[in-house]
Amino acid sequence: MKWSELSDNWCPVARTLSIVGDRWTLLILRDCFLGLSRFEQFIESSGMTRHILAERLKRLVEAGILERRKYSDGPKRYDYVLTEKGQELAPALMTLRDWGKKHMPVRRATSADT
Amino acid sequence: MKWSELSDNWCPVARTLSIVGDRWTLLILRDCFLGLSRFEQFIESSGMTRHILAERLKRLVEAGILERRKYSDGPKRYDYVLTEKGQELAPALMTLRDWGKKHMPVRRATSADT
DNA sequence: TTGCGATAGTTCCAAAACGAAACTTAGGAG
DNA sequence: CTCCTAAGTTTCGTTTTGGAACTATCGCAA
Repeated sequence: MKWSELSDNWCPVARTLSIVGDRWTLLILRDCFLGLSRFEQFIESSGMTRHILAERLKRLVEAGILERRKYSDGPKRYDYVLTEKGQELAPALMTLRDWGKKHMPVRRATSADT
Repeated sequence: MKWSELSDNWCPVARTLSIVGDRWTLLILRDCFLGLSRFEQFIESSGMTRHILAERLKRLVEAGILERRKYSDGPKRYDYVLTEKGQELAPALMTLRDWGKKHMPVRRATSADT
């Protein structure tokens, strides 16, 4: 079965994951909750490639989780903000954060992390 | 940046996602919470390929989230059960489920869902 | 004692997704 | 003009995924 076919699954967990259950999307949303909204900010913060970021942002906007907003009229520039639907993912991010804090300690960074 | 480099990220959300943030892993865990434990059960329930399932189970065991348990001595058979660490992911699954229930309605269930 | 079914994988290959880096588009500043 | 910023897009080689067949092991029945 393909991942994309999951959006009609009987299980609400599966349906949720069909949007946010890939390798970067939740990290973008984390950044949104941290107050970031611009393309270059997401790139810098998450370390993902522009390629993938652009694709994920498109999907999140289509899904109604982010809104693409013009923030400059001179050189037309756009950024991304959470919709209400998107904001309601906050509890999910928080539970993942709490679990990580408790169960995924940072492994000592290779000695030379000055 | 490669996904695998995320396990040492400063952000606990990112560290969590380095284990459960791919396409299928949380679905396996959902099944565990539903009481499933065997390879063939996961296959049938989630629709993922044996290939991927085997790989994900291995990672979950390494991460201490599932335990591989022998349940038959005749033909040696193994199944997978949540560790304490794994059980503590329950809140995360529940928040994802709740969000899905509210925001991801089933798009018309193929007419013949008797 | 050979063949069959159940269960947990492994292997193979083509297709899709990803990662890195260069390129594009458009206005502003010097 | 030419460079700079910012949001993408394109290209191309590598990795991951999906699908399907194959393997291994034991229990059971003929």
